[in-house]
Amino acid sequence: SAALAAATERVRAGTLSPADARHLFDELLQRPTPVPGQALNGFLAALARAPASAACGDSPALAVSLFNRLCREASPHASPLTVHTYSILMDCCCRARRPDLGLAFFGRLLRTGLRTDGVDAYALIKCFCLAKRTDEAVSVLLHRLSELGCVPDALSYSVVLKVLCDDSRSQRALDLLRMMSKEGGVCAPNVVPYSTVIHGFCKEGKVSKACDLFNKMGQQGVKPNVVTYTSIIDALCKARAMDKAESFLRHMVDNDVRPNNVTYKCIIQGYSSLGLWNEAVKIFREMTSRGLMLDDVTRNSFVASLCNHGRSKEAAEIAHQMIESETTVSN
DNA sequence: TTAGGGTTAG
Repeated sequence: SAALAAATERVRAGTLSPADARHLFDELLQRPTPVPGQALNGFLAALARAPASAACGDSPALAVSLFNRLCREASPHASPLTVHTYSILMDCCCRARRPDLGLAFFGRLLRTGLRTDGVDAYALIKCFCLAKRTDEAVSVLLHRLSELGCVPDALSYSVVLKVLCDDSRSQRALDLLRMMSKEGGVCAPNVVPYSTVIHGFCKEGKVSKACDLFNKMGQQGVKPNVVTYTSIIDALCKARAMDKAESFLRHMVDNDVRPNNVTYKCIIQGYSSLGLWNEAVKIFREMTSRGLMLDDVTRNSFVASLCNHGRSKEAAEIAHQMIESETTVSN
């Protein structure tokens, strides 16, 4: 257990190589005592989310191979593998972009006869979603989970909503969102699932549906955040409805949701694409007055557009502020 | 009740 804890620390520090890990397992599996399950799970969980490092380029894959070795070599009477271990492994497979392997692990879990009521609904559903098996993900969420004795949580819904929206099936996502919030729904949606579906409608060009849902969430007492507002504002800008976009901007400020550089960027680009340079510059000034900056690429193209349309004075102003802010940063 | 996992702009 001490050895596993030390190895877990090294995983977090990015200094544990695959060879080190294999040596560790050589030792653990030769000992007469069972591998301590909790420390093992902690170690695998650390590997599952370790970024690539010089010592180990693909930690999730390493976790999968170590797990396979445990299945082969660990004494069945002292098996440290629990439903929790399988959850970590399925998560690993998702991170390694091998959802097919994750589903195979789930199949193995079912065959072991371990209790399934602790199955990690989120990891399982994410495997189906990443494998592009969207309809099965929906079916697991709505039917299969209860057969396994588990309850879907808000995150499980969230990942399914996202994949439906990615598939341009936002209306179906809205149906699921309604199921979450209806009486007896297992988990009331917060701002994230609402924002996901709102963004889905926006991407499909159904801005009025997005606005309807925006109003609905307010009625349900869920407060939109900067992400929610920015999605709608961007969609309105792309639909050339700049007056409505600005009214959402005022609405958010009035409700103490601070617009960020993404919000302003959408509006500036909206006005720019319509050739409304005065309005674009006005929004830019509002943005800088709040201490916000455009990213380099957007700012450079904004300056260039202004120059190309005979607005060199405004272009100079923006370039000047850019130099000033760089001076401030370096001081 | 062993860990940590969902949303926006480009």
